[in-house]
Formats: sequence, C-alpha cells, structure tokens
Amino acid sequence: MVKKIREEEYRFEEDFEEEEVQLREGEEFEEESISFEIRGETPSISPPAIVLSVTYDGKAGRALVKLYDPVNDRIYFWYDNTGHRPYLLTDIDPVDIVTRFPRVIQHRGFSHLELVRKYDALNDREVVMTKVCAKDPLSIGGARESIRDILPKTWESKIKYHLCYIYDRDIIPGMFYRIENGKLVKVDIDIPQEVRDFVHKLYGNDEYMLEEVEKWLPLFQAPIPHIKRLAIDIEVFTPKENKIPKPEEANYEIISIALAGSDGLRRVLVLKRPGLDLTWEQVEKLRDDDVEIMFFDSEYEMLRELFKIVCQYPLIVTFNGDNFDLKYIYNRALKLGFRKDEIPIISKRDEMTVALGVHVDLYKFFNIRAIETYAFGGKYRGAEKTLDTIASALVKMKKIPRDKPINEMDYAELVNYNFRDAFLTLYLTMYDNELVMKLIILLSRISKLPIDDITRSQVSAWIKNMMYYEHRRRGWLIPEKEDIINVKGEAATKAIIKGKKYLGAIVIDPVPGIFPNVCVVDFASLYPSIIKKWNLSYETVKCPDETQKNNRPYPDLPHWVCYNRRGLTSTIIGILRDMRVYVYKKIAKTTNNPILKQFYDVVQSALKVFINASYGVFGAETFQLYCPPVAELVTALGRLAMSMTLIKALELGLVPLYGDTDSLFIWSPDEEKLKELIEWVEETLGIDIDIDKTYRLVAMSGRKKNYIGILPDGSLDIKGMVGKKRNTPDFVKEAFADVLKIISSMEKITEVETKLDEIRRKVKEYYDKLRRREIPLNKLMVRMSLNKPLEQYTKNKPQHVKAALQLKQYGINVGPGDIIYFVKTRTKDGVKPVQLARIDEVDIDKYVEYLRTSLEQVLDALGISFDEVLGATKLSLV
DNA sequence: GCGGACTGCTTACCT
DNA sequence: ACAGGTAAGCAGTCCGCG
Repeated sequence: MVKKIREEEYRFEEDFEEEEVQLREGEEFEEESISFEIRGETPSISPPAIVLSVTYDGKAGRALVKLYDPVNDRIYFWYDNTGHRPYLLTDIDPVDIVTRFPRVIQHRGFSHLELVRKYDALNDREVVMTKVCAKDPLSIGGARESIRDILPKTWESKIKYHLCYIYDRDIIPGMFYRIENGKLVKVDIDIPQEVRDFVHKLYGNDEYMLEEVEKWLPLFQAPIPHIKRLAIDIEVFTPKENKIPKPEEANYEIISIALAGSDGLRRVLVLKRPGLDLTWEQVEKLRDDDVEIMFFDSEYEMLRELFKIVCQYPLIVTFNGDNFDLKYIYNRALKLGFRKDEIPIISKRDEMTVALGVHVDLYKFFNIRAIETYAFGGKYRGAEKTLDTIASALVKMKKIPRDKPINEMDYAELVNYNFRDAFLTLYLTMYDNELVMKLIILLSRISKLPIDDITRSQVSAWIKNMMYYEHRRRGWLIPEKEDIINVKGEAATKAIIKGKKYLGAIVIDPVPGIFPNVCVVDFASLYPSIIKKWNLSYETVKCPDETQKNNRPYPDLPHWVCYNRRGLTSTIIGILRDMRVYVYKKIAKTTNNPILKQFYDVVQSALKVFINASYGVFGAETFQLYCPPVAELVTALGRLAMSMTLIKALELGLVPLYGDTDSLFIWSPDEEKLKELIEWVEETLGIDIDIDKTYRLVAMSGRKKNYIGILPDGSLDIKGMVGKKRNTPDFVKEAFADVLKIISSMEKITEVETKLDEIRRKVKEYYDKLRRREIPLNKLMVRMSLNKPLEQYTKNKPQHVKAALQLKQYGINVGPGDIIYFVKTRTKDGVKPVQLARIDEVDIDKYVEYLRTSLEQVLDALGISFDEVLGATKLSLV
C-alpha cells in the first residue's frame, strides 16, 4: 500500500518542469545509482575539456557538469562543490516570511534565506530581494506544495535548476574548462589579431562595447574539437506490416542494432532467429560492405553488448531516438530484466539521455524551424522530415529502398538496411567537416543552453536563455512576463491581417511587365539594425523616466525610448549583428585557410539564426520578455526606412518597380544615382543598404511576393509562383517549367513575339492531354499537409481533410504532419485520395483552372491572357 | 432551390 | 509556439430571385 502511493507520487512529479530530479532525498525505492562503469571519472586535476552537458544529479543532490577531453578521449564528471543551491527571489523581507509565511521555513526542502541586491531594469531602480534557498530544485517549484506556491509572488522560480547553475557559475556549454584542485576553471582563448583589429575599428573607444564584446569573442574563437560519437539505429520484429511497435510497451524483439561510429566502427548486432539461415552468399555479400556482424543467441546478451559499446562514446546520435530507438531499447531492457543502473540510458518525460555523455536526436534538431529556414535555407522544407528526405536534401544520400517487411528480410538484407540508417545518421553530423556538430556547439555557446537542450528547443527558448544569462551576469532581476505587459502595455497600431497584434512591413505594389537590368538593393539585416540603432529593448522603450518622453523615434507612435542607458537587447543583438556582418562574414571571405574559412562560415550562420529571430520573439506572446511596443517600433521604423528610401529614389529619378519589407527593385539604374541613393540612406538613416543582386530580366505579373528573376549566370529566382509551390500537381509544375524555359531562352525583349507562338503550342499541348485524360493520376495529385488532428477541423472541411476522412474509412489513419495526396474528382466530395481514385472520375475543369492560375502568373507579365493563348490556338486549328 | 457576392478558414509562400 | 503580409482555393452564409 505504501509502495503504491509512492509510485503515484513519483509519476506525478515526473510531469513537472524539473524532471531531472526523479527521487527525493531519503527515498529508498527505485535505486538510481549509476554503476561504476557508466560513470565518468572525477579527478582533482584534468586537461582542458569541453562542457558537453550540465544537469542536476538527483542522487548526488548537486549540479553535474559532464566534460569531454578530446585529446585523451575521456569523460569527466564534475560535481558542484561550491555549495550552490536552488533558489527563488521574493520581495517579501525575511522577517515577514517567517511571520506571515511560516510554511516556507517549515518546508522540508527549505535551506536558508539570503538578502540580495538586484537592478530592476523594468522599473529602473535598485531593489533588495530575499533569496529563498532550498535543498533541491523540486522544493522551489515543480512538486506539490513547493515553496513558490506558498508565496504570493516570486521571481526566477521557474528557471530550470541546471540553467540557473549555468548562469551563476558562468559555465558555458561547448566551452573549454579544466579541473584544477577540484575546481572548474575556464580555459583562456586566444583572439587573433585580425579579429581584434576588426573589433577595434568597429567600437574604437566605446569602452562599454569593447568590454561587452570581450565576453563574446572567445565563444566564436574557441576551437571545436572532434567529439567521438556513435550513431544507433534499431530494427524491431513487427507482427503486422505498417504497424510500428510501441516503444512504451516494447513488446517485440529487437532483431538488429546498427552502430556507426566516428572512429570507424561499422557493426551490426543481430539476433539469431529460428528459421533464418545465414548462407555463404550472404556472408560474401556482407564482407563486401565492410560491416562487422555479431550474432547473438539471446536478446539480453545483445543489449549487454550494446550497453558496453554505448559507454565508450561521449556522444550518441540517433534519428528519432527520443521517441523510438532509445526509448524502445530502454523499455525492452527493463522487460528483459536489466536493472536501471545497468542501462546507460536515462528516460525523461519526452527525452532520452545517456548516463555518460549526451544524446542528440537529429530528428528533433532538424525539426527546429529556425534551423530549417535559416541554417539550411529551407533545403529540406516541404515533405515529411524523415531520415530519407533530410539525407537526400543535405548529403544526396538515400535510405536503402525497402521492398518487403523487415521480418521477411534475410540477414544480409536486414544488416544492410539497418546499417545504412545508422550510417546516414552519423554522416549527417560528419559531412562538410562536421558542419552540423559545429553549428550545434556554436549555438550552444551563444545561447548558453547545453547540447541536449539546444537540439530540442525552438529559437525562442535559445534567446530566452541567452537573455537570462545576460541578466544574471549583470546582477539584473529577470522580469516576470506579466510585469512587462503591465508596465509597457499592448501595441498601438492595428494589423492588416485580422487576428494579428500590430502593423508589420510594407509591400510595394509591383509594376507588371518584363524589365531588363533590374537592380535589387537591400537593407542589411534591417530589423536587428533598427534594434541596435534606436537602443530598443524592453526596459528602454516606454521607460519610467519622465525626461525621456520626448524621444520618439517614430512620431506617429506614442512610444518613447530611453537614451540615458543602453538597452540590453540593443547591446546584445547589436554585437551579434556586428560580429556577423563586419567580422565573421568578412574574414570568411578573405581567409585563405579553407578550414578556417569554413569555421568562420559556421560562426556567421550560427549568428544569423539568433539575429533573424531577435525581432520576432518580442512580438511573440509566449516569449518571456514579450513586449509589443518594442516589436511595433521595429516594424514602424522599418516602414519608415523603406518609404523614405523609396521617396528619395523617386527624387533622384530612379525607377523603383517593387519592394518588400527591406528590399527595393530598381529598373536600369543610373550608376551614379544609385550610388547617391545608397550614400544618402547610410548617412540619413544610418542603416547599411547594399546592392544585393542585379537581374538580367525580371518578369512581374502585378501580384505582390510573386516574380521571376533571371540572374546574370542564367539561373532563375522564382518567388511565390503557384507553379513552384509544393502542393501544386506535377503536371501543372511541368507546364509551368516548360513555359518558363521558353521565356528564359529569350535573350532580348524583342524576341517576345517570336516566343509567343512557342508558348501557345506548349500550353495547348498540355491542355489537350488533360482533356484526353492522358495525364496519369500521380501527376494530377495535390499534396497537402494536415496540420492538426482530423477532429479539430470543426469550422469547415477543406478538401485534404475530406480525402483524409475517406482514407480513414479504409483503415488508413493520418494525423498532424502527414501529407495527404488527393485528386480533384466529380464525385460527391469533389475529391478522392489518389489511392482510391480512377482516371475517369477526374474533374478536368478544375485542372484547367489550376493550369490557368499557374500560367497566368507568367503570362500576365507578358501582357497576354490564358484564354487568348488557348483561344488563338483553337482557332488556328480550325 | 440556386447562383453570385461575400467572409472566413486553411495552406503555402515572402521578407 | 520568432513576426506580419500576400496569394489562392474552398467552405459556408446571406441575399435576391416571382
């Protein structure tokens, strides 16, 4: 009975924020000790080692820093010995706590009270706060009746303890430290003179900025060592095809485990199964592939071998290991009778870690939106994010096609299939000189989030953590979200789009037509530049200082900005932007050493991710420093910069054709005039503007965010066109591409007339094929992704949902993230999933319309209509 | 009862 | 769960129409 209650309590606790702590002090159940072999050494002295992870070790009741010494290939565990305690802050003084909130003192996890002086940036004043310290993180918050629930208002009580520890002890993940006399000491990093020169040129005698930037340079300059790693992928016996075994239950045998190590390990552990023989041909086939195979009679022995190998690597890499591979292995091991302390894997709420080092789940990492769009330029955007799609997009490698169920494969097929997956996973961290690993380490350093956290959280969490660290470093109180909103209020403008909070960017109506020689000028990271130039930050915008109320950078908005003190966001984003634009982008170009060049390129792309997201977070309600006036001022000043530049361009007699947010398309500009414009912008607005590119030809239909540009090398920039969208049927895409080919073959504008006939013939050809139903279904299907569970489409039933519901009737279940393939038909629903459709049911007229919208986006630029093109050919046929 | 004008929802895109 | 702005198609509603 007692045991049962405790189990429930245990589960209950697990659901809370501080999931690292699984057991409370004094509890005897569920021994969690890590056995000797799977614990890192804790020497009193060590060579330089990189911080892999910082966590809270519940058993030891202390923060644990996991370090990796790349030279000697060793892992060290350093436990906090500074007496650091979890804490929260309150504005209630100690006497009042004792008298009015005695339950705080009586709390079983209570440790002691301290007084601390903080700077409350939001209200611009010094404050004295009471620091309530506890013996363990859960006593602060996360369990029932924790201290933060007893007090009416607390600060900094929702920060995970291991992050709090990082801020207070200044332990930067991804940086080098060494253990000296039992203490953890930062390793000094040399800054090249070249970089120093750049910085000096930038900040000259601005002591404040020079001092600030000093903190950042080591993060960009510290070398990134090779971290030995192991990729793991498993195959599980599946009784029914297409039914993925549940990792929570782990009911079926693991039949093979593929291991690919950065040290050259290529091994597959295979379970011997009755009725499956290994033939000589198979042995020969396997030998060719240079994959080592170990056969096991029992699954238990196979897992033991796996665990032995796992303990030899500081970094474990998987693709979806959090939700499948590692979870399955863990639960299966428990089922087979392993004790928890014999398994070098730790299960957390929605994450699996390894006891010794860190686990990176690449599926989660590549699913981070900011990574997808900024770091990889949307290369693998679109289709479902599987190992296959990501690997083929980034490294042009594919999984081995599977033509039969896993269960029916012979050993050779199984081993090959399995190993390829592990290899691809490893390779995604190895290609291009370990680009992905370097990126992860740099992101970790900049954000101060351990590798485990950075690879599993979105960019807003990165920026939040970076900002928290900066607050602590300065002795600033970290504000509560509600306090910022209460003091600063909501936005003052009205968005164009219903449901949005404030007015955004300007898009200039494009002039339709075909234009040769179009120059695109572009503000260099406009929004971050604005944040820097106007000192924007949550504490400087609408500051409490009455004397500042006349500093209104944008007169139509009531918001003023403090010019007496430097804004924290402005300083940090300013430095990151300066380092990217003026230092690392530059030296990446000028450096001759290819290795260094690539390294600096990774630095600048890591910076890019933070910079690009820096404005957006202030307009995101979920962000802890959410401040609508800041976001609103940024876009307003962006509109100002854009419109002033446009007016100036017109004054100079230049011909602007189009512009969106931070760019202006100028038709055949006079070089002198253009130079004048650029200089005027830099002088008057104080924002850098550059010539981004010059198009040989631009075709614009008159629609915004929609154009085709031909670059000097003949390549095409196709923006926003229906013919390029991923949900457009292939046949429409092909027609669009064919027409485009004809246009791009045009050398001079005067050739328009002669090419027109060619276009007409082409369009008619597609039209006729469609009418004759000669286009196969797979070229007619529309791909549309399902963004929420089927039941949640309550307001209406879009076509892809109708198709999905039909699939459901056939027992095929689909959910969020799945792509529905359907064909437009003349049946009741107007749509059928491809699998169920017949070619004679296709609604031809719908596809003619599709062809029309797609081609009109091109034809409108030429001044011809789709009907005219079809009509003319029809007539000519008669 | 039916079709056109309208709004709103949804997805995919641009910066 | 970084933002707002735009294009496009379809679902659903309202209204006029003997």
